[in-house]
Amino acid sequence: MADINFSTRPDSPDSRAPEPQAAAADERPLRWDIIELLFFAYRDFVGDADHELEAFGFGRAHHRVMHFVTRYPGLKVADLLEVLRITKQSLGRVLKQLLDEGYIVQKTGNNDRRQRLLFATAKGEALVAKLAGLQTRRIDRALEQVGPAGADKVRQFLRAMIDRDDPDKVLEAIFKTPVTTAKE
Amino acid sequence: MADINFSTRPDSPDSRAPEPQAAAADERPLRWDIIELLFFAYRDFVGDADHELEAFGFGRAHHRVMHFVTRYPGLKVADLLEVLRITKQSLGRVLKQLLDEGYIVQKTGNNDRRQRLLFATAKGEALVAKLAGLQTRRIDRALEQVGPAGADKVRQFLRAMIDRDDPDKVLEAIFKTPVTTAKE
DNA sequence: TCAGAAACGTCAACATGGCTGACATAAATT
DNA sequence: AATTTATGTCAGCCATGTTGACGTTTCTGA
Repeated sequence: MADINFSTRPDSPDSRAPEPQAAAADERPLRWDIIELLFFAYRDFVGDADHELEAFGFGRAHHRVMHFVTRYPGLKVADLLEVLRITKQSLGRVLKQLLDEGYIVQKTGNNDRRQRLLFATAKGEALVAKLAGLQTRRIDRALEQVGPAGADKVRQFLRAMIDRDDPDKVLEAIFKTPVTTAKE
Repeated sequence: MADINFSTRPDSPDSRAPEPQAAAADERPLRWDIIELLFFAYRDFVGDADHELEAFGFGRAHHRVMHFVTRYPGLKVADLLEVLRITKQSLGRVLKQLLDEGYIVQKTGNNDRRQRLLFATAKGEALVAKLAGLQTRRIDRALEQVGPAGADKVRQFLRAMIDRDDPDKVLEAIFKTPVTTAKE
């Protein structure tokens, strides 16, 4: 307890900037509020799943793989690498576990027999649905605060935050659907 | 190239769920769209900073510490631990580097001499401002898509996504300020 | 006043999940 | 037949999280 010396900058530790650091040219106000809100919102958002994943002995890496394989059945290994932006070796590690434990199955490509198409098993789908349920509860609560029109604004904002140059297949699919689901 | 066997579930790999998995009781629609938008938006959002940090030999952990120390001068070590939700040992590692390289300075607490209050140096503030500038550019672009009213909806949404039980000091400060900055 | 608690630092060891480089195999392509 | 592509895998490194233990300084309460 005692004192809350918080944000009460004491007798300046003398090594701090006396002047605004040369370039006063780029005087755009910084979006401190949104930056911090994104940090905390995302932290708690993924925290929902993290907690549950421990019970399965999985981590975030497993969740990401399971999520996209479940949502986009038939995803190739190469597709997954693009979406997750990790290396083959990193993916291999978690993918192997998910295959071994029966959360995902592979199927040789029909047209190109080199490909391994990935599919979630019932067990895998159940896990993803459970985790998505937790996150949905949080999202629903938050969307209630802004109403149906606000929800579309949120979707528009999030879409605009994403890089559009050279999108992977999953992103293409996401941007193909219109933003207004508008049936709330 | 060749075929895009994407999302065209082939002759079902037979281990997939035939039925919707018992409990049809919790039939809330899942927010797949928001879940995925958050994933991609946050990935690209932090990606802005990640790239720049490499040039300094720092990682995300350093960025997080620098950010909160800069934004909330005089933060105690214990405060930082609460905000970042990491252990003393993890924090110690990156904090030591930032102190050694002159991005942060410590000052013994006035009231309680056990405390080490943290302050960013000019060098540290410059780094944080540079990174925030990159992220601000992305945020500005995205907020333009939704207008001033939409921006407030976005802020409301993000705030509502954050856990409010037992908030740390930084969160208290954030939630103390009203949502409507409304001067865009 | 003095015992205990609090704030902080640190050592050692370990886990997860990124990374690079190298190499192998099967299948497609040219 | 030679090459390229899609995938898998081995070995090792790095960043950043973890637990457990222990030491010092300083504050606090009986």
